[in-house]
Amino acid sequence: MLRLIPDTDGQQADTLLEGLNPSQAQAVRTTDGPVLIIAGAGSGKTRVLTYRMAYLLRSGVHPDHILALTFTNKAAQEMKERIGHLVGANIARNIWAGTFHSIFARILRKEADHLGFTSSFTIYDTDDSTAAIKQVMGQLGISQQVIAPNAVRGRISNAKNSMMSWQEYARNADSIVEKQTGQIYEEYEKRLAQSNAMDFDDLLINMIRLFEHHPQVLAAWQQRFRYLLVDEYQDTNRAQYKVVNMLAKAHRNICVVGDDAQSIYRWRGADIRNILDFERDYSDATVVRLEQNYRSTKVILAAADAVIKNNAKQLKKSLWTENPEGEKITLLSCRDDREEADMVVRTIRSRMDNHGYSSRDVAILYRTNAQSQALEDALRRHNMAYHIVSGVSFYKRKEVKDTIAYLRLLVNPSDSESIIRVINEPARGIGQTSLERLQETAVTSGRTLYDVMLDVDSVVGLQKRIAQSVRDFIGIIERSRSLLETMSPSELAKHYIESTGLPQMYKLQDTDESLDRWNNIERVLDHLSEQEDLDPDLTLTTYLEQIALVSEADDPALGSNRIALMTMHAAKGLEFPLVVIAGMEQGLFPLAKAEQDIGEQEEERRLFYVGITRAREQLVLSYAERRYRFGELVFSRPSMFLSEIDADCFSASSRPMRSATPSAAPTQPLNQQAQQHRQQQYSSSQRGKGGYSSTPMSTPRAFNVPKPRSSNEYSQVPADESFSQTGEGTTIRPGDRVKHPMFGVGTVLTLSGSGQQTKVTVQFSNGTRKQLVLAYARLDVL
DNA sequence: AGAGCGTCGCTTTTT
DNA sequence: GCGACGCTCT
Repeated sequence: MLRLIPDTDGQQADTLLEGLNPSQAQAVRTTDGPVLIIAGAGSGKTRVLTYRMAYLLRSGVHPDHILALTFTNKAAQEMKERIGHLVGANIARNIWAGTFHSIFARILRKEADHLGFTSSFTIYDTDDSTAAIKQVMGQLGISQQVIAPNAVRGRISNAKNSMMSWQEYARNADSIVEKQTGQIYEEYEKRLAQSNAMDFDDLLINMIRLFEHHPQVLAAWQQRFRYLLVDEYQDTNRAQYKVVNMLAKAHRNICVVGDDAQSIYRWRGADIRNILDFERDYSDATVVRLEQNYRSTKVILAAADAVIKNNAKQLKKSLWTENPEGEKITLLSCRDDREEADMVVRTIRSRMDNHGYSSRDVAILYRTNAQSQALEDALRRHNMAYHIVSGVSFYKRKEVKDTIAYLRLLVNPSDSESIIRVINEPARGIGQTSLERLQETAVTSGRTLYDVMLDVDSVVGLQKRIAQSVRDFIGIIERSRSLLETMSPSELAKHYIESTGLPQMYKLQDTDESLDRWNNIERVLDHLSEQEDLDPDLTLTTYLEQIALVSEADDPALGSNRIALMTMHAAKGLEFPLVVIAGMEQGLFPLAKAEQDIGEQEEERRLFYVGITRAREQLVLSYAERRYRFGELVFSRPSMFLSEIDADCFSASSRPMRSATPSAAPTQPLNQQAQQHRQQQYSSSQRGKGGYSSTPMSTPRAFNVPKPRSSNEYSQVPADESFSQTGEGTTIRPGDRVKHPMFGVGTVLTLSGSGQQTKVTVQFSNGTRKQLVLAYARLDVL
């Protein structure tokens, strides 16, 4: 082992091994050379990773020499936090641990000049990329009707992920569409370069370019990162694989962790070969299998195992647990999506009441984001506190994007996409025609749009009045640019955004919607100063990078006591005592697209596996016989995945969901129905087909519901009566301190109305006073 | 240039 | 069922 500090604390490092099982200890202890850790769900992977890093540190490895790459910000954050607990926050802070994209962005900023970028290059998200592609298509005269810009973006992204340049792409193009895509790809690349911007894929590709063309740069980073750790290795794509292996080449201390059964990002270019072939890449690799599950009950594991074993391709491993048998799985059979949502919420409610779960112990998972709508409605109807883990929405709002575009221009005026976005927002009289004139001039003179605008007199055929508008617009940016060095980012941003007139525009419109938008702008600025308080070295560039690469950026909901709603993709790496998976239907989960394609189907199945294994104690599955999709009512059969789970895993209690059931099969006792239903499932799985041959409407509505005690909740008791409280059963009273996600902290002044209509008046500390409908306002009592 | 109306595509998942 | 976008009219 490479020791930088003469050791006296080797012993101290070994104390970390206490309390780990033998495989875990081996994974922690084997610090040198290549290591592959195959970590089953719930096998203590994060623990092993953090202990391993702590072990390295305690063995005298300098924090600077460790690099940990994760897939999500969430994972990186958790890792840092937990290392902090083990070795102290100020040591942990120095470790480079982050997502591929953020770590690479950081490196690329330092090395930008090698690639012809400046260190304040802009990072384009998918929307920005699409916008740029539209511009390019317009420029090339390719109709957006014929080729969808979004599809082009996807194709270009795929090409980049498999490291195919536009030259190669064009060379291999057969069809007209591919040839045109090749052209667009080329122009798009040029446009990005001229805009001093990189898209998500470029953050990976440019790392490869950098290392290939500048061996001395690679050598320096290899010297720096002597211990590499890669989480979720099964989800890496070819480009990520390449960078990691280039970095690892010098010291070969590379430790990758993954679980092929949880590979769910194939669609994004993840290449499962990366993990399957690790032993081929490093023939001297130590392979450690973590197979003991500490998270879930036996029932849940059995269900997960039964599901995943239908996949042909997987590494062998057998997960086991010493945990108790646990409660059986509940299946909720519902008429439609609205009823499903209602039943899901009622079931959660009763579990909370009977098992002492609080809101933070519960997660509702689904396949598509669109499903959250019905569930949210139901949660609101029942006055239960929830939060959606997805986050993107805030940063997708127009006013927020505009604000960010303005900020980007401050640090990177070459960013033409941002100029186009905000040049006429608020209206400055610079419309389509004038913009085109400016762009033409830029193209013909080979200058950036911004440079052309700085020298607006050189543009021919521009109205005088409009030229003046351009000068004014440029003036706003230039004035604030000159203050970049002297003011703090948050102060500068505040004045600058004010000077653009954007917030005033919304404030003057004075409608509910426009005030909302105004508020969102303030939120961005507040967030910036918050981040600045956390990190005094924060620059505008790093802030912008942060929000470009963070999906669920605003996470004040983290740690708050609320039911979590999210896609199964977003749930990876998390765990909850009670998990509900909604929408277990053919065509939705698995998606229709996957029904034909075995590869896709296996990926869906892995996703289901991920979903199931998020549950610690209780699992509830639900499906609806019909639901609204694309605004249309669609009928569907229960998911084939349901029939892959052993009948024994499901709850035998056979109480019907509602009194209406007998009409479905009036002559049969209910428990026989359940029996029959399960047999049907079983035999259908034998046949290897979807099963559920009965028409949707006559599917026996059986085996359900946890406790007999709660039965009347499912009969005809008016829905809302019993739950007319705020979430978690807390009651709000005047004088209470509360927190609102948008308006911040405040004090409750008055309460009026009752039930659903309860309104609260809150005096917020930012001076505003608001009347809010309790059921809708997401207030946390402090 | 901007408002108003109609069409279209969207819903798979994320950095 | 919604939002983004494009077309037309003013």
